[in-house]
Amino acid sequence: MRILIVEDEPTLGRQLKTTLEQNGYAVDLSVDGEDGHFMGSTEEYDAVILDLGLPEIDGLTVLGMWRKEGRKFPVLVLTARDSWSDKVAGLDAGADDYLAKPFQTEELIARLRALIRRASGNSSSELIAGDVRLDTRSGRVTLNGEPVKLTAQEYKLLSYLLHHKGKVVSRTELIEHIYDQDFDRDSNTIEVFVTRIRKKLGPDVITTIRGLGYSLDDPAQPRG
Amino acid sequence: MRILIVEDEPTLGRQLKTTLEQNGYAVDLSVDGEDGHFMGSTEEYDAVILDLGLPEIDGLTVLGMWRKEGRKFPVLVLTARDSWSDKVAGLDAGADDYLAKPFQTEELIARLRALIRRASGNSSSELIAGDVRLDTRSGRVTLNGEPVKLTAQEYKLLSYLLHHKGKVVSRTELIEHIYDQDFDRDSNTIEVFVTRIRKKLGPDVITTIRGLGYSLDDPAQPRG
DNA sequence: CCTCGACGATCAGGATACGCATTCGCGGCT
DNA sequence: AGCCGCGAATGCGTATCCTGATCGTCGAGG
Repeated sequence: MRILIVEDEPTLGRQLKTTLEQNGYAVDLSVDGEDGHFMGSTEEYDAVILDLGLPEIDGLTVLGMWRKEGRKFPVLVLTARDSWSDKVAGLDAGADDYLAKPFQTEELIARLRALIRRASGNSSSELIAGDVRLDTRSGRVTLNGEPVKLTAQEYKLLSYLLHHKGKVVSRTELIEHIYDQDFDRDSNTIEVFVTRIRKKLGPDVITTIRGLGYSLDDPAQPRG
Repeated sequence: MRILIVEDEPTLGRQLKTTLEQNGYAVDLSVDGEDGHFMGSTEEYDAVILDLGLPEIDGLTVLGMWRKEGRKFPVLVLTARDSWSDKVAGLDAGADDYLAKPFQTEELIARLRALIRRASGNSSSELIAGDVRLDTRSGRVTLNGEPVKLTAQEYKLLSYLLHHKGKVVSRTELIEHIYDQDFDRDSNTIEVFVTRIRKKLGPDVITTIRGLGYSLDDPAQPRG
């Protein structure tokens, strides 16, 4: 999952970035509203963390612009505490959740996870497809109840597919959501990891759609 | 486990801090309500000891603010008199336990231990994973019934992992909960102590999740 | 029905980041 | 003073990742 952080205070920004990366996210960091807006408009994110107290362009404005452009990613808004009005305005402008500074990193992680889960239409923290189960909280994957050990990248790939179960996911989409901004897009890593996942979870878990990408299907509604 | 003490009376505060530290807790001490509130909002604590009789901001107010912000740590409230009304008000405001001054330090320790235990969802004071048992009351660790001598830091680390059995715990999370505020976060101490614990309790007690952190697994549901 | 082209799968190699063990010096405690 | 635990630094080993090459397969068109 790929996250955009728009935070003008460099210290907090970097700290957030490392924390999120340690939790398995690909993270881009933007330090001002204009650049942040551009990034959010051009790149593919699964969630955005937006500080309202930005210089130059106001965070609310950025959020409003995104929504007007039709950007749908969930936005978690950070604001100084006690500014109740900010919260209301933020939610009005299309924010999906709200966190007052200062906050605890663990809470941020938890909310982020919930946001992404909700955005993909899942209600439980457990993603299931056939015999495969992935618990986003504990980071555990099981096959027929048997625990399977996945590496970080394998996990990210599988997680993204599960979050978009039934949809055809193109290779570029996968790259965009698994890696952060600076990454060589001309490589076959995706294929490699698909192969590895198939080796661990069975060949039928991920379906190849020739010329389009991959798909992870719910066996309840299998692909023809 | 990391504790925050909010206590305006310096003597009692320092005394509590040392006592708790001798009992294996990492302790931050705050001497007024405003600072205390800030610390509780920013840092990661496993429990908070809060004196109600604070100058400036009232303890109850601080507690109320925390709960409104969504802080979930268990709070043990101290009050000067044995006034029933204070107790009721405290519990109303979201306190988890209550202790009247003056009190026996032993009782404080005992209640604190119970609070942390309950917060992590454990019903017994004994934490068990495989052949390893840790008794939070006596602070003793056994391996297959054989007592094992752990140093303070080793104990803290193991204890935290046991309290969060099955979850993947990142290095930063461990540092945040084992050490107090001022500590160099760029160090490899966690790895060192993991190594030392493995030497004493066997290599399979703590599982490494590469790139994410560590996990202590219930043998009933082992990791692959 | 066969052939060819394009796309995807697989494999093996090297690079790298990550975690581990060890060592050492410091400081507190006995 | 001597011991012990703690934390910092270092070098090593290895899992993991990426790359490039090769092999396999699907499908369109003849």
